[in-house]
Amino acid sequence: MGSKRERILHAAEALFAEKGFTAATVEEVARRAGIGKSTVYEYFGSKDEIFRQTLKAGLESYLDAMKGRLKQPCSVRDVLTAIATAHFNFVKEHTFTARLLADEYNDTPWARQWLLGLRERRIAMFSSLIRQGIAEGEFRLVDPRMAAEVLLGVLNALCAPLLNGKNDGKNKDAVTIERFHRGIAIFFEGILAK
Amino acid sequence: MGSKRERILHAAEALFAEKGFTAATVEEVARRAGIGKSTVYEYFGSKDEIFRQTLKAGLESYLDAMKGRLKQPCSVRDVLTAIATAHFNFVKEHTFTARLLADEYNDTPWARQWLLGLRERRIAMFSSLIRQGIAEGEFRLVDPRMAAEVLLGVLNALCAPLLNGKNDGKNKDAVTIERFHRGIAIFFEGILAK
Amino acid sequence: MGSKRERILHAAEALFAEKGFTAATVEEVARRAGIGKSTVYEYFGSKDEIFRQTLKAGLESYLDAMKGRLKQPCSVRDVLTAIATAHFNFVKEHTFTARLLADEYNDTPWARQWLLGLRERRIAMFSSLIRQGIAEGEFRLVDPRMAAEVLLGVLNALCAPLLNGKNDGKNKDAVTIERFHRGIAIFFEGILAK
Amino acid sequence: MGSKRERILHAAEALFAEKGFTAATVEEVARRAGIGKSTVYEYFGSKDEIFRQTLKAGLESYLDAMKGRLKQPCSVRDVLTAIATAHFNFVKEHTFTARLLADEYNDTPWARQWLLGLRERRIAMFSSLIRQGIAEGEFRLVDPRMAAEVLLGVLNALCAPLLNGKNDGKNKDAVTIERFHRGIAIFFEGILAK
DNA sequence: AATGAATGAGTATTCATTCAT
DNA sequence: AATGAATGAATACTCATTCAT
Repeated sequence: MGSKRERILHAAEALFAEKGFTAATVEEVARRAGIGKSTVYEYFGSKDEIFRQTLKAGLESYLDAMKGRLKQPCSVRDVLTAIATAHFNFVKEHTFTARLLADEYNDTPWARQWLLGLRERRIAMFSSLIRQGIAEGEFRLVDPRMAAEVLLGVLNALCAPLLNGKNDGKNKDAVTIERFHRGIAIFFEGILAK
Repeated sequence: MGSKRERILHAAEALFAEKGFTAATVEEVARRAGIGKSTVYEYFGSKDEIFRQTLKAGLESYLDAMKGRLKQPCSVRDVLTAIATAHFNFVKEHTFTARLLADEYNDTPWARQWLLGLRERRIAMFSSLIRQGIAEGEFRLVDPRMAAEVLLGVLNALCAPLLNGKNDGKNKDAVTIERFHRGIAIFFEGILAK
Repeated sequence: MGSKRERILHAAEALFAEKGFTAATVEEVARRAGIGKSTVYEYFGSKDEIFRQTLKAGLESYLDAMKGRLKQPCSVRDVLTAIATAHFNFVKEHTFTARLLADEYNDTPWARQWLLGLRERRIAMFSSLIRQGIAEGEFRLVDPRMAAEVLLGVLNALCAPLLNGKNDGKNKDAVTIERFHRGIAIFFEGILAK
Repeated sequence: MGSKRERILHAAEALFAEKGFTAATVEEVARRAGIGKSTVYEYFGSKDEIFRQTLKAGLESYLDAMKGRLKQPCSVRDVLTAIATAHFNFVKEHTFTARLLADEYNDTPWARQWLLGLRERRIAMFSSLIRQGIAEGEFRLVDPRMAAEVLLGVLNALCAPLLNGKNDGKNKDAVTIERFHRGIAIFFEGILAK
């Protein structure tokens, strides 16, 4: 089900997340996609290209998940919470993609650049909102970019248990959305005015 | 300078941090250490063994950096700040090791376990202190483990710019200890009593 | 000509017979088979596997050569002579395989076990026939198994000159089937009744 | 005990017999001799040289064992029996050397030549005696060289069980000198006059 | 004389990629 | 469009041999 191209991307996403770029092999991607090895090359010019497209798809799917959460007629905290929640749900549903997009990807330098770019975009989005919150008197006066970085770190930390080993079910179950919200509440308490 | 064994570990540390375990080659480790390829095998039985020892050395050097910061006669916040500062300094001085120890290492499953273990130890240390802070009325009532995870995320986020590309000097210079302290201040504001 | 798999087995058979298992290299097997080195691994999982299959093929081809010589309506001596002749012809036509199957193969312990097994089967076949010959009064009363071992030794000794160096043509030409028969005649004279 | 040189030869003899020339390593020879790896090179110029000397020592020790058995004032059969007995005892006491000297050594072409030389000397010795036995009317008229080959094969076959695996004690115990004598008796019955 | 340390040349094996069908 | 077959280039690891002490 799904076009061959999609099946390849799916298989690649899972495999790259499990083993990293170098340790993953085109042969296993093909096997998991249920097609012949050389067919992969009908759709992608190289292993690098597969990885690039995998990241791109993951990125798009991530940004899609964020869309529409921004300009809502409510407090900045609510907007940020909505975004954070979207992040949480994305990680829960697309664990593999989430791992691929995790900040630290120790492999293939060019991929790191790509990912750093995404990080910058997220920070920009956050800091813009935080700046607005400060202007509107909702948050106290902090360095918006720095606060944005902190928020990103908090999101990653709270989602981290979701990213490890399929079998570690216990840990995962403990990671509820309520706990997640209590976690980011610490951040908001830290920057709210007064 | 330095024993051969140390030179190998140094070269390996840098290379693993740059390329990840799989993409790094024993030959390049040897080249960087300024020795013949097979000499590496006089000191380490296999590439895996090199990696294991690299992690072990990094871990020890990290834990050493934390030592003596714990039982000081002052507020819990001060203790946590001291630990955080030690973390910051460690990352600044041992950038490569720090990257190796970064929470997400997408390669070699057994290494991931090792690193998750370290993460747990750090969370345990943090949450124990936070629990104490709550008991002493310094912090408000929060889930200590959750708060510990948040703190860890904050530390990682604030140190992240130090971990990327040697050439990106501009970003690094912007990461001062003062900024770092202002960053974790957000966390403390979020959990202080009142 | 011949499937790739067969060409590899052929090349391997010759090379193993010439140099032994350890000294033979996969690269040379491939070169002799006229294919790329890695193509070998499309057909066999490892060097060990190549060797195993080579032995298996040699064994089968040897046992095939023996088939149909057993239950003939004539004297046991004639049956044994027929078998011995088949052995002789096999050695002459499949010199390399014959060397592989020679009793003493100083390399790779597990191969030795395999070959000892073959030796046992041959001895069992011989001693069974000899026992029959004794029962029928054709041979005198000797330990059948011991006599079987002796016969095997005689066969090997008489075929030995065929097994060495391709260039030593002179010696080989001297080894005729008539000489071979005169040789085993000594054995028969030694065990015939009266 | 014994000079270093002797200890090396001893260790090498055992190792070559176990694994064959190529699979044996200089390092293990040194380890078994209880000396440093490079010390081996103080006594032997190369691995090949060690092998050559090992064979030479084995050969000498074998020929020594045969000495004095030749010109005795009795029947040729008795002389041959004495030689055969010496062979049997040698194999029993110097199993490793015996394996090295076994007719088929599938490794290192130049060694094969050496061993073929030994084979020729033994055949020459046997056939000379057999010729004498024929001249004296003790044996019937057979091709002396061929008979010599047959005798050699019989000796090897009867000693073969002694050459395999240290642990296979059962088989070895079954190989008594009496059984051995009954075995060669078959040969003698085959060539005795009348 | 003895050896620990060092290494270059090799060896089995893997894998991204190409090509004929 | 799809793929089985083929392979060159790489890579971890081994080992005979050298050399400084």
